[in-house]
Amino acid sequence: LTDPRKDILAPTMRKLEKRFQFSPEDQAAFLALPASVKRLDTGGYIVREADVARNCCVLLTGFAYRHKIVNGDARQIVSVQITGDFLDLQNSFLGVADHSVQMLTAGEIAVIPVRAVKNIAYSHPAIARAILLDTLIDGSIFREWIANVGRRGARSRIAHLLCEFAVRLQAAGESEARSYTLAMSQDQIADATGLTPVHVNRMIQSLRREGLISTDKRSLTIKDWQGLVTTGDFSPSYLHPEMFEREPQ
Amino acid sequence: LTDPRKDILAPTMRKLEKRFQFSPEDQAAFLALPASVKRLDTGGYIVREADVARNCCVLLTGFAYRHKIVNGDARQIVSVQITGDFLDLQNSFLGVADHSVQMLTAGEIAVIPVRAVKNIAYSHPAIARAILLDTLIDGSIFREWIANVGRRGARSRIAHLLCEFAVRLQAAGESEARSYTLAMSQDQIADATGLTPVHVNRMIQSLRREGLISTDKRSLTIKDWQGLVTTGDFSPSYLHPEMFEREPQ
DNA sequence: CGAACTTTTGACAAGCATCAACACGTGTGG
DNA sequence: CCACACGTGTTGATGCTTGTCAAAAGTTCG
Repeated sequence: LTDPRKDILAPTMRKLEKRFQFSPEDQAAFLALPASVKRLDTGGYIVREADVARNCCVLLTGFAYRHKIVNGDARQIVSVQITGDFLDLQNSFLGVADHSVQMLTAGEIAVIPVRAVKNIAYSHPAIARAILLDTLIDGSIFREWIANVGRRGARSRIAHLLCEFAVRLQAAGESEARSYTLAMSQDQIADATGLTPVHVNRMIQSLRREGLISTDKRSLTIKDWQGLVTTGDFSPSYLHPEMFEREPQ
Repeated sequence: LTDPRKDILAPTMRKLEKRFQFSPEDQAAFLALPASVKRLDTGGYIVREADVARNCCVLLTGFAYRHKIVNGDARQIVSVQITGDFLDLQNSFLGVADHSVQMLTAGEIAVIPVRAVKNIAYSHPAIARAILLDTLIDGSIFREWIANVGRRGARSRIAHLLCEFAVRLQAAGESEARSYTLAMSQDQIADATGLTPVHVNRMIQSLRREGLISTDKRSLTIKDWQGLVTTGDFSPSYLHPEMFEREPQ
């Protein structure tokens, strides 16, 4: 399953470069990280809660999600990762995983030994800073999710989630403006929003009935962006889109 | 209100040293950061959402909380900070604040220009790594809060919050084992747990009735730790207590 | 073409919100 | 020193939002 290739990390480098200018030396060091590619099926585990971290993974293709088990039976999805995202920086640096990471779709990941990531961060300040920024934006999204689950009604929560995906996928160049393939089942949307699958189903029907979205199998089309933004109380600033423009220094 | 002093940051340095060994040079650079002390009353703002960051603040005494406004009227508290915590690393590095930071009690903060923090992180890898670790632990707590608000019932949410405070305050040496001063009003607990104040009141009464806790004004005593842990489904691993022991490298 | 998953439907129950009022303590100004 | 306002905690009655349980219909894939 493990297949070492060349320039595996080139797409990730390009993504980081949207935020930062790297010196040729930084770039070379990053691309020289010892990475191997691993292909995973839907539902494949990348990290299990309580694992001791040996590797640090980057998502190359497909989608993944991070989740925690609550009370032994309930599940809470705490984030969804898209192509190019780091999957487990926290686990790598903190040593022991406080949550699981699992594939939402089939896809490929790059696997890098933790030690190599720590070393490059220690010796290349620009890369350390890129990692920090990535982690901070992650944190910003977490905060918005706390607010989403804590203070919005069911319809609004779902609308918010759909808006977030639309913006993130488009920023990553993974989708058209108002239409994308929703990789999640209603069950998974329920676990991301803190609702039950039955209620999610009813709320999605209601969003459809009011002409905000339409669905066809797993593809979702936003028919009334402004309406969805309003019902979802969505404002993209927490995604820090300004960070996708390169900053001097 | 602004009063420059010497060795303002010494307590913060000591806190960071619990996680890391710093070289004398790192320590000197950190302590030499240009910081001034500012005293704030209860409710005083440290950062307002959408502010452009000029300073980076560390909490020296007292408690603070971070929150977002949802839908124009509701408020969601996304974290509570205790003595020694960085208050707005995210704002400093991301440039524009995605949430507000406000004092829970009266207290003092150290104010450091953003540029100085960025510079020291860039030139001192050990400090950059300490900042990254702090940010990652923050993120871990956010994830647990998403799970708390998303998948636990009202009693359980509140019990979980009370357990978290107990552990964090004790780790910071701010409280006795099973008793501490709860700086939050029931209104604020409601905003942290995504409930209404009325319901929080009833649930706290129920925790008291079952002999799990007792309260006297703002002081809280945990009378049955194991019971509170069980109803709160609490497990401290997400606080990464292992990080409070110094790690080599 | 059947097994396993996902979406949908309905009836019903429960948890939490809402509204409104009252009690209590603390600080402030007359 | 009392009167009063203000923040906080408490109580009760009522109803909406969301959960629960159970089953059917549609979809995907070997």
